[in-house]
This record gives sequence, structure tokens and C-alpha cells, in this order.
Amino acid sequence: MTSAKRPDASRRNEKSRQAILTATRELIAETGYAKVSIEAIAARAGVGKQTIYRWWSSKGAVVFDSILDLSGPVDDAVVLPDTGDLETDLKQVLRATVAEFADAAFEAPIRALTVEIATDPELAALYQRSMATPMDEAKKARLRSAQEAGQLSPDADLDLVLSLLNSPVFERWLMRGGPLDDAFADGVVEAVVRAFSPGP
Amino acid sequence: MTSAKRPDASRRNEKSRQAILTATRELIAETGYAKVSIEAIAARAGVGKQTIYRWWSSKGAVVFDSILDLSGPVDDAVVLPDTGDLETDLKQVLRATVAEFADAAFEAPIRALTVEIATDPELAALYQRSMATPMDEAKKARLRSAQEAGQLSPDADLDLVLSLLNSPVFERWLMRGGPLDDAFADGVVEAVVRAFSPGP
Amino acid sequence: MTSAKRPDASRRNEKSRQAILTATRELIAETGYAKVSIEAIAARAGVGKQTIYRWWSSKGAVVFDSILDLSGPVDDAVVLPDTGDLETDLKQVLRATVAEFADAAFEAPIRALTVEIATDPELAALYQRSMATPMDEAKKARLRSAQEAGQLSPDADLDLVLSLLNSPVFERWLMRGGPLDDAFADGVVEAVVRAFSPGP
Amino acid sequence: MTSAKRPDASRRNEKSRQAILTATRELIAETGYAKVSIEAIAARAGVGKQTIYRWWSSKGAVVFDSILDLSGPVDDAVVLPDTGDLETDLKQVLRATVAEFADAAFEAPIRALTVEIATDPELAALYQRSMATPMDEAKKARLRSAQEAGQLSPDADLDLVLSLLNSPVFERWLMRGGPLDDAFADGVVEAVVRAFSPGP
DNA sequence: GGATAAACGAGACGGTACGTCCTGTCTTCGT
DNA sequence: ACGAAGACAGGACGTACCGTCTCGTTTATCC
Repeated sequence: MTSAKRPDASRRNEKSRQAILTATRELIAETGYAKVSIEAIAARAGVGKQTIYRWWSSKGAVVFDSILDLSGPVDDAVVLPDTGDLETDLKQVLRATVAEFADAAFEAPIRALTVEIATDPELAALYQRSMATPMDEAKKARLRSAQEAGQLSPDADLDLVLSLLNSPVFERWLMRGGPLDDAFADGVVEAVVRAFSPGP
Repeated sequence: MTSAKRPDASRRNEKSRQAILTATRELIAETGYAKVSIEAIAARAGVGKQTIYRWWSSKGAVVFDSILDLSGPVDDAVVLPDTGDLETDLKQVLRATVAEFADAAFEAPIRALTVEIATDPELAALYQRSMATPMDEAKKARLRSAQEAGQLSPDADLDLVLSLLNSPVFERWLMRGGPLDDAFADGVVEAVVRAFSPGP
Repeated sequence: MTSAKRPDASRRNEKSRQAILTATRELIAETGYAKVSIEAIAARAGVGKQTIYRWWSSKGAVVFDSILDLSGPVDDAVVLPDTGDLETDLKQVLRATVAEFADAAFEAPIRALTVEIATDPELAALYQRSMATPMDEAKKARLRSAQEAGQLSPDADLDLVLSLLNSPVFERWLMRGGPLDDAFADGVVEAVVRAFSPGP
Repeated sequence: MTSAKRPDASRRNEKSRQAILTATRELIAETGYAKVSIEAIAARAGVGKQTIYRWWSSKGAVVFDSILDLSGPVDDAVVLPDTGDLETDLKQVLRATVAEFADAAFEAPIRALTVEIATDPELAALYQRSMATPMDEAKKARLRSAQEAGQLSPDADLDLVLSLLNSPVFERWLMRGGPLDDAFADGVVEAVVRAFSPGP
């Protein structure tokens, strides 16, 4: 006996759902995250506020979904490049991340999302489950392939490797802690590859 | 022609300033950052709202100062341990950071501050200038000492080294991306030391 | 060409109708008139909102019917006492009215109804037709009997007499304009009887 | 020690007060009472909603004040005509009341006020105190003068007389219970004068 | 030491947004 | 096929804060 007065998802109006997510994205891009209000989203989407409150528990949840929705069904394979050379491939991936952060259109919503995640543990769990983990798994696959190819120590802790790869770029971006360019990305990759190169 | 109606700092009431900063810290600790309002701070501090608006430009700025004020005058020497063994010393530093993040009393205000910095570029600059850089300089001093001792490659980019050391712990904490314990701290330090060990 | 989508009264579910009227009365009694909503009535009656909107045009109409329904089929003879002495009989009638108004259980719905009538001319007309007029006719019958008995001037305007009898009690009750007791009722009756006593 | 957080009346902005009362009157006249909302009043008056809630406890209270304010300082002498002939004077007064009720511009706000009073006992008390009683006192003065002139029984209960005079017109108007014209007014006056004429 | 000007506490103000409740309409689903 | 259930767009509710703006009331120089 789970229910009580949880709304009946089967009756949900898909058109309204899409309008809300789209409006949310537009508003974040146009006016910046801080000024986005439920009221504004509802007005822009041509939707009653209740329809938002019925399906989402907080502004953060709407923002989250609006970005999740944007990136489409993430579930299926995110495949990373595999040229055979780990360093090259990782540099390409990190440079791509750097480029994404440099793109103002991407930057605003992702920053909004990040702040929301940092604030709300529940959202953080959802993020880890539905966005971070799939992405990380794709990267681990590439790392394992590198281990097999003898380009990476076979007993490297892949979670640690990923942390060392991702977080420096993330932190510089979020905290504006210094120049965020290809050179920095390359430096990170080179250091990590050096740290986990297979023993002699 | 500088002035116009910029308040006269010499007339500032120090008692009010302290009351505001203290009240801010208390409120963050008690009710969580999201629920802290200028109005609540003023009420708790027994201060008129205008007194806050007169001296700070935003809620973020008050939060920032309240935490800066807590850690006391940072400017003077933050000196890191130097046992002679770089790896040991870095592990000690990173483990201390991990411990700080685990302490709920520290966690809430720091998270509040971080969110504020991530949101407001101006605050980010202030943070870099008055908190991050001094801290980083202290760490760089230790790293240079290690270079001289032949424990670290003499041409290692120290900013990059710091990034690789700090950011993994920071990101895991902020995004709740996995267990944040001494083992993780040690793993990061070992990898970084390996990556930047002096060539043979 | 009458219909279009006017509901087919023959198909009406009597059980729902009764449930709605009962729920309405209960809610007025329990929570006071102001807090009664169509939604609450529907929920309490275990009925869809549409079923209410299908058969009544406004909240006022439901309230009206719920009270009309309570007093049962009014249409048939409301007969007033006739002891032969007009003054005695009128005092009894007015004292009964006073008692009704004093009864909290009766007071709330009647007040609700009165407000609704005062607000909505359509409802006022309905009220006059289906409630006031039958009641007044019964009273006029008693007055005519008094005229024949020589206790009331034969050319008294009976509508005027009724107005003078009813409205003082009604107004005191509605506007809480003073004590509403048997003494007041008696005073009204005595004055009216005096005013319209047959000439010498 | 009465206070707690009751607003400080001395700081009250008179301009806002007037704007609110005027806007309220305008809205009642234009759109009818039912459609008047606090939100609409605030918008029309160019005032924050809080400013209304700060000084009035309900919509009814605003409506009440807006009408009280209209009729100006009631306190000072409401003096009724005194030609020496009671019947003539009373007819003039009642005919004036009838005319007022017939004037659509007066009708709407007064009906609104009446409904509000009928609904809210607190408002009813305020009404009795600040509007009804002063008016009644003026009328009683005229009645007493008539008693001295030998046109009214010296032991007539003046409250009863007033009730019988006022309420028939009031009720007919409120409940739309029949034609409300000078003839009716005259009939009421004649009956009342007859009922309370001095004994032989 | 008395004038004067600023910062101060208090809090009213015009506003925006909140999250809830209800309206009246429209849709879905089970009986 | 009806009717309960309830989602929907919309609008008002009453509350919380925003940042600005007076108010009087301390301070705290400067004459």
C-alpha cells in the first residue's frame, strides 16, 4: 500500500511536461538561474503552477529534469573514442569538457544544476545515479581497454583515476580558480597517465 | 571625486558588525543555508536591516565575511608541516581536509560559502584573492621545499600539482560522489607524488 | 430546439443528489459557510465535481437546494395556529421564529442562505417564489381569518402587515442589532395589532 | 502591556490608506463586490498586499472602512428634519432611504457591506457601534421631540419604534421581497404612527 | 561642552515569489 | 455509458523577504 495522494502518472499531460522543461531551459539561458522562479516557468510554459508542484518537489528538481531531458536518453551507450592511444583519447575528452564549460549557452544551466546538486542531497543522489555513473562507466570501459593494451597499470583504482581526471577541470570551472584551457587539460591527462603507467 | 554617500567606515559600529557575522553563522548552522535571510540575520543580531545593506552588497557577501571572520586573520603565515617526507606531509594535510568536511558544524557554512562563490563571480574573485591564494601559497612553499629536497620534479607545474591534490577531495565532498575517507586522501597523494616524482 | 447538452434529468442519480445536499448541510454546520467549497462538497459526498456542476449553476444554488430539501416539501399547507385570538397566535409564531434563530444548528445554514440570496438576484427570485410566498400565504390566510373575526381592520394591506411583523425580527437577527427575545417579538406583535385594529 | 507586534499606527502612510479605500470603492462599483480581491485592490491602489494585511484583518474590514470613509466623519450631528409634524418628517426620512437603495451607485457598496456584516460578527459589532447607533440616536431625538409634542405615546419603546420603521424597508431591499417605493415607505410610517399614537 | 552629522534600531513601504486552495473544464478509466 | 476520480489552466489567497525609505535615538567627532 504505497499510495495516498500521489498523482496518477498515467494521466500526465506530456505536452505540459515538455512545455515546462523547455521553458525552464529557456529561462535559465536568458535571465540566469537566480532569477528563475516557478511562477515564471509556469507563465512561460502556459501552465498552472499546480501542474509543476504536482510533478516536481522543488525548483531544483525541475531544473535537473530540464537538463536531463535535454541530453536525451542518456542510458544507452556513451562511447568514448578509442584510437589505441590512451593519452590522446583522454586529452580529447577533457578538451571537449573544457570547451563545453567555455560555451556560455551550456555553462549557465550546468552551473545552475551543479549548485542545486550541491545544495540538495536528494538531488545529488539522483545525479550520481542517472548522470554521473553512466558517464563514469563509459570512461572506465576506455580505461580497462587501456589496461588490456598495457597502457595503464592493471591494478590502478579506476575510481581514483577518474577523480583525478575529472575534478581538476570541474573545480577550476566552478570556483573560477584559474585559466581553464586545453593546456590545463593536457597537463592533467599527462600527470594522470604518468601516475598510473604500468610498472616497468 | 570618489565619495557621494559611501558610508564612513570610521564610524562603523564594531559591536553590530560582530553581532551580524555571529548571527549569520548561527543561522546557517541551525536552519541550513537556504533558509537564511537578511531579515532573519537582522532580527537575530538585533540590528536594523539597513545596517546590513549599508556594509554588505549581498547575502553572499555577509556569508563570506562571516566565515572569513570565523577563521580569523588568515593573512599571516599558514604554515604546513614539513617532516622532510613530502608524501607523509601531504597525506596529513589532505586527511585534515577530509576530517573538516566530515564535521557537520564546519560543513554547513563551507557549503553555503561554496555555493555562493559558484554563483557570484565577484565573490569568486574575492575568495580566490583572500582565501584560496594564501592557502595555496603555503602549500606551494612546501612543494618547493620538496623540489629542493629532490622529492618532486624540479619542473613540475605547482599550480597543476595543487589542482590534482585539492580538487578530488573537494569534488567528492561537494557532489557527494563517493566515499570520502583517509584511504581516498592517501590514494590521491600517492598518485600525485608518483606523477611528479623527479625523473631518474 | 431546447436541448444541446443540457443533462437529461431522468437519468439523474438520486443517491448522488442526496449525498451532495447532505454533505453541503453538514459542511455549513461544521466549518461555517465561508469555508464551504464545491471541492469539499464533492469530496465529502464521494462524488465527482462534474456531477455538481452538471446539476447546479453555482455554490449558492446548491446551498439553497440543500436547505430547501431539508425543510421537506414545503408546497403543501403550512398552517398557522388559529386559537381565535390573533395577538396570541402571532406571538406564538414570532416567538417560534426567534427560537429558530437562537438555535445554532439552524442559524448557520439560514444565514448562509440569506447571504446567498442577498447576493444573487436570481436566487432571490427563486427564494421568493418557492419559500417566502408559500409561507406568506399561510400567514395571510390567518390574517384574513382575523379580519372576518373583526380583530383586524378589513382594509389593512396584508403585505404591509406581514412586512411589519417579519422584518424587525429578521433584521435584528441578521445584523445583530440588539437583543432578540420573546419580549421583542411580543412588542412587535402588539404594535402591529394596534396599528391595524379595526376602527371604532 | 497591550502590544506585541501590532503595527505602529503613527508611522502609517495616509496616502496609501486613502488609495486603498478609494480603490476598494471603485472596484465594488465597477465589477461588483464578489469579484473584488485583495490582490485587485492592491494593484489598483499601487500598494503592496502586505500594506493591506498590515492594517485590516479581512476583506470585509477594508470594504467597511472604505464606506465609512466615504460618508465622512459620521460622529458629528446627524440631524433629522423637524417640521413639527412627525408623520411628515418620518415619511421624508424613509422616502430618502428608499431613494438611496434605488440608486445603483449606492446600492452595490451598501449591499457588499451588509453581506460582510451579516457574515462577520466582529464587523457587525463595529457597524452597530460606529454607524447604526449614531444614526439611531439622531432618529430617537426626533421621536423624543414628538413625544414632548404629544404626537407619540410617552411610554413608547423607541428602539421598537425604530425597528418597525427601518427594518421593513431594509428587508424588502435586501431580499428583493417586493416593490420598494414611496407608497411602501408611507404605509410603514402611517402604521407605526398609528401604533404608537398617544392614548386618548 | 554643545552642535551637528553620521550610523543606528526599528519597521512601513511597493514589490515579487512562494506554496496552497479552489474554480470550472476536460479527460481517463472502471463498473 | 455513466460517473468517480482527478489533471489541467488559471487566479487569489495570506506569508516571507526583498531592497528602499523614513523615523526618532544614540554616538562621536569637530568647533
